[in-house]
Amino acid sequence: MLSERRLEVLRAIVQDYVGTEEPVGSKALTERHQLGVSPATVRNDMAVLEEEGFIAQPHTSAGRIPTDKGYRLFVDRLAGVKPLSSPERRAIQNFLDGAVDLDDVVGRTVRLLAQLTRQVAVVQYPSLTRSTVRHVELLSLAPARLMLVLITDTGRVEQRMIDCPAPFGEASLADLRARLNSRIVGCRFADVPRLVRELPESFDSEDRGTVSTVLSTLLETLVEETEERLIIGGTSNLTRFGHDFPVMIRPVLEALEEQVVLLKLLGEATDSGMTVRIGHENAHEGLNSTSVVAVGYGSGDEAVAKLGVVGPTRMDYPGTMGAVRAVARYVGQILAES
Amino acid sequence: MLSERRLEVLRAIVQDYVGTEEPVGSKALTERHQLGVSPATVRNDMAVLEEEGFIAQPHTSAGRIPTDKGYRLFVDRLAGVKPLSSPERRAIQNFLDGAVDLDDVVGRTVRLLAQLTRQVAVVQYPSLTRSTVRHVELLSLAPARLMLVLITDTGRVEQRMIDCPAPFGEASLADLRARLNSRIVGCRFADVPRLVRELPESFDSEDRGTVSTVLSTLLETLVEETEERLIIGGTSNLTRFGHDFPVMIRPVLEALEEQVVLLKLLGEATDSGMTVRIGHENAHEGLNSTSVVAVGYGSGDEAVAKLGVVGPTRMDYPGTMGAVRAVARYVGQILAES
DNA sequence: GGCTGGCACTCGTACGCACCGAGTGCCAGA
DNA sequence: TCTGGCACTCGGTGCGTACGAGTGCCAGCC
Repeated sequence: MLSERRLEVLRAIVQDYVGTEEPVGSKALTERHQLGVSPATVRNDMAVLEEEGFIAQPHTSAGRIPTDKGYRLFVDRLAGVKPLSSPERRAIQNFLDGAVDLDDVVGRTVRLLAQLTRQVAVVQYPSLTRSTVRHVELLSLAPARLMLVLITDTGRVEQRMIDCPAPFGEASLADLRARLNSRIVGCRFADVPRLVRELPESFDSEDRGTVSTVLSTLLETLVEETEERLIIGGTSNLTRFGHDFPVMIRPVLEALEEQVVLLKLLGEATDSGMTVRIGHENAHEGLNSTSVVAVGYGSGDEAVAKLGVVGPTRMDYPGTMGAVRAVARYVGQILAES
Repeated sequence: MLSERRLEVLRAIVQDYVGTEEPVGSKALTERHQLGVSPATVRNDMAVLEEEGFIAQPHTSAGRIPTDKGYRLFVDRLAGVKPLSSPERRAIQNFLDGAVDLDDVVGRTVRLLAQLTRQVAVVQYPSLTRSTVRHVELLSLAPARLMLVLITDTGRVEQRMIDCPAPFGEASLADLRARLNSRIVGCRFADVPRLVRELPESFDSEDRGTVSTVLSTLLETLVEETEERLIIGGTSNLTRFGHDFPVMIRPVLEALEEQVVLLKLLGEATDSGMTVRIGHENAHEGLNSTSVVAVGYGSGDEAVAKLGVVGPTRMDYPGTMGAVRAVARYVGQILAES
């Protein structure tokens, strides 16, 4: 087990390295932190920390930099979550309060998060799986062409065109619409398939085909839209990556363009509480030199989606975690109000 | 006026520079192109071209590189638009044909364009101003809460919540819905305000307030949504910028994040035909070292939106223009079909 | 008059080399 | 267990030199 002082040394190394981007040596450490011991002692501690794999030297006769494992220990045991200052809190609230609809909320959130953390922000749209149905509408656009509109409690709207196998009368349409709504409004998406299963049987045989088509489109929409959309922002912050940024930035930009990758990334985050993935802990190779801080947010107590930031492993973890958590909370509040 | 041969020299310089990213000297030029004259002659021509401002030397005793003015001349007089190969055409068609809805079309288009040109692609969503109304729907979500859904001929769907000043009966709702649709379906958005102006007067006084509210929301939607959305892709291609890319990339990423800037950029493109803006011809400072190739696309003969790419001034103009034009055409076809 | 070969000149880049200094590991002593 | 001292390592920097691509200019040729 590492002694208290050695942990303190590790904390100091992480803090200095994050601040300066330069390998940090024993002398500089004792000067900038009140460790109460001499550089030589620190050197011994460093040797131990290096042996344990928490820090490394880029080359002999250079200072040490934290490894992924070092950051992990720092995050888990040495660093808290830094709360935001109250001006920051007020700024967040003001900025988010101006949003007019869901798109706007998500758009503002991603900009806000990028600005606060000065890193790349990723925000997932509220998921349909845990949402409930607020309304279903069926419109007749042409004799054999319908439009299905689905409205969720998070304010999201999905629409689909449906080509019917046979013309569908206004009366049948109104009937189907009414029955659909009475059955599934207020229900969770996950429960919908069960609730509508026997609906076609209560219609005339000539309409049954159309009703089935409508229902399967509805179910498809639910499934398809479970594949989440997300938006990213603040990519220009990638230029802050550091001196070796030209080689790092390419794979990161590529990874960010693959929505699938990002969704998986966010998906891996635990549902409640904040998840921090550091360097090689990220499955995707392009993100091996980045850390991802993600957290769920939602209108109630349950998370309906996730948001987070992607930045260099050398990031200010307490500050970033504080900003991510605060933004998630406020977004949750906004969603609950609307 | 520049002689034929001098133009030929300029063309050769542009082509070589685009290929190698290195300043090109007189000897290399004569070796790689059949100019039929000696390096010394080429040097004289180069001196003239430099005096006229078409090329420049990064420093004495280095080769020449084209200036913005040089590229301009190249694009205007020396280069055609390179048609795509037929495998490429087929690939485009196959890729776009798989799209299921408007979002998908736009998403595929931006990916396709980024891949073909290996540059940053920008695609604007079809504009509402020139679209026509396919259907308007009004749903009653609660006694005094309506939802307005607007469907355009380009497949775009907009929805808005409306809080009514007074409860609105089902009958009135159906009446309003029917009248609205009979008046404006098939009309251009620009004509809608005129067509609905006197609608409230034909309703009972108790409903008149709600009808007015609905109409003003409708008109607002038309105006608001004229502010266009767009999506970008292929940002990782920015890493292809060249050796000085770390300094260039930052302002470009920032400019790309400002949708306003991009929209203005596309807006400046002429409505028909392709627009090429080279280097400092771009008003936005961050894009002074980039060129923008943009073109309108649409379902009919008229452009409903624009698309294009952003890349280094040192780009393959004929190839890029060819790809942009081809993609715009195919997207137009897809939109016309749906 | 325009093109060409020759020639001196420029200047950025690569290379070798010495020096500096931050940082280390180790050890003897408190 | 901590500390001060000491020799050592090695990357970064600055300087001088050599190299070579590329130029501009000029005299001569077609």
